Amino acid sequence: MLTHNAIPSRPAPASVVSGRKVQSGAGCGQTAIESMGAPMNVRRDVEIYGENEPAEYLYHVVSGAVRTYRVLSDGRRQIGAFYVPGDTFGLESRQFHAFSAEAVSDTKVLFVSRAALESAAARDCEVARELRDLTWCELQRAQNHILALIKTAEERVASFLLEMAARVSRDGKIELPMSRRDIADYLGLTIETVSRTMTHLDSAAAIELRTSRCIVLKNQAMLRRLDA
Amino acid sequence: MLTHNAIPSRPAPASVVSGRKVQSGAGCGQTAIESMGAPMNVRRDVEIYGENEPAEYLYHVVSGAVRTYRVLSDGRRQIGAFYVPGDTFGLESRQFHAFSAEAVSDTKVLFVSRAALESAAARDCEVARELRDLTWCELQRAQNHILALIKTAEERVASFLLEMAARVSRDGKIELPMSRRDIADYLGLTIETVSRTMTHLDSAAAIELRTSRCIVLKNQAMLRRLDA
DNA sequence: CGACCATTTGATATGGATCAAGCGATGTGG
DNA sequence: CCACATCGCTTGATCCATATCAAATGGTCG
Repeated sequence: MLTHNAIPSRPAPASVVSGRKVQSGAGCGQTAIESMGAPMNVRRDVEIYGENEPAEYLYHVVSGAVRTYRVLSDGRRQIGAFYVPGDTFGLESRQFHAFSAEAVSDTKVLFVSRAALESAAARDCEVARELRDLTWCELQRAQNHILALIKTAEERVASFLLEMAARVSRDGKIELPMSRRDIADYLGLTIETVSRTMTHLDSAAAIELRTSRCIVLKNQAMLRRLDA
Repeated sequence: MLTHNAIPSRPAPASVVSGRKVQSGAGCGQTAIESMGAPMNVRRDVEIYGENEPAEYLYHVVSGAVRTYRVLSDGRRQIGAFYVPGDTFGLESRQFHAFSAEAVSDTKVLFVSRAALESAAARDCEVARELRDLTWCELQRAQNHILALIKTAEERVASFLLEMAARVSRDGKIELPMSRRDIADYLGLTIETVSRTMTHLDSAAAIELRTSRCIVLKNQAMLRRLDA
């Protein structure tokens, strides 16, 4: 299994980025996928799979970040989720991908054939449990996303920051891998509103905007209050 | 298994409604659940289970309708889904219910212990597949809901009507079991906006509002165009 | 018939979108 | 190494879709 054939007939095939040390994120002990996975490097903005393609593989993020998304007929884009090191994705659908997936930044993923995982699951019920749990996790994520989308702009941004803090922060400092556009498309807002809200949270001393991509949570209690 | 103990310490316990003939909806052959299920009647607005309660049972709607929902700290309610005859619910979470469930109208459900189903699934992989498929179905529903929530009011209402038409209509005539408030809380709108949008779709001849709860789809193509 | 509740309709307010500059970091060619 | 183009982000001004507030209508049930 030398080359990865889950990305056929795509404009820009995923190519190798400069080798980098694996920084495993907050792991959940996803042994089966991690142990069976073959590594692949994907450059920023390169597609990993497309909507409606057969869902042949499962992916585990080693470094970088991935977004999944759908595009409405008129071009509006809805980002379904971001996946960071330690996360597994490609499970958003049973047979055919319901979303497209792209690397947010240069990313290293492990990929495993779902068929292989299924057959492993048939023998080893620990693997089966792992797969089930990943699906539940995905469902829970989607349910929380729904809840986020009925909130005000400030609440959405606060939720987002708290979520990212829980997933990618080192002692309260968040290094966002994604652009304002990505955040906006995830939260169902415009980049202007995201930007303004961030600025506002900064002046309210809830956060500190070191740079546009580096945010320090200053008052998590205030954010949680905003989160509703 | 005579009485149902999944509804402990609840204000109004589910009580028996007048016996009515089972009208099975568009079935999906959920044999295991249907065959193992015990019937229960639940009156309008009575809770079936509450958020954070242990998810002990799975439910199959025989007649009537059910809504699942979460309430934000300030009282805003988000309806996660409606379940109509033929649908199975109670699968929105692994251990503890992420949503509360209530009968929208007087409803008859079959309920099955999840533990019993799990052990049946261990013996019979057809049952296992059934459970997995229900979870996928739930995930897909949530994903589509996310997409709906970034659309305009008109698009949301159009999607909703098309969805309901597919699930509960008899030749284009929809008998809505739920109130405008329920629809509004499902779509992330106000009742006024839902009402106005319906009126507007009626004057545009896309639908006919026989009564507030009875809607006939007149121009499905137009609705689909609006749906984006 | 009258009270009640759901729905519709009307008038007004507002949060976030849109349109339009600025600004700062990053990278590129001279 | 610097001037300049580019791109992502911020900020400002205005607009609009939907919320909010308020009232009228209509269907249901005692």
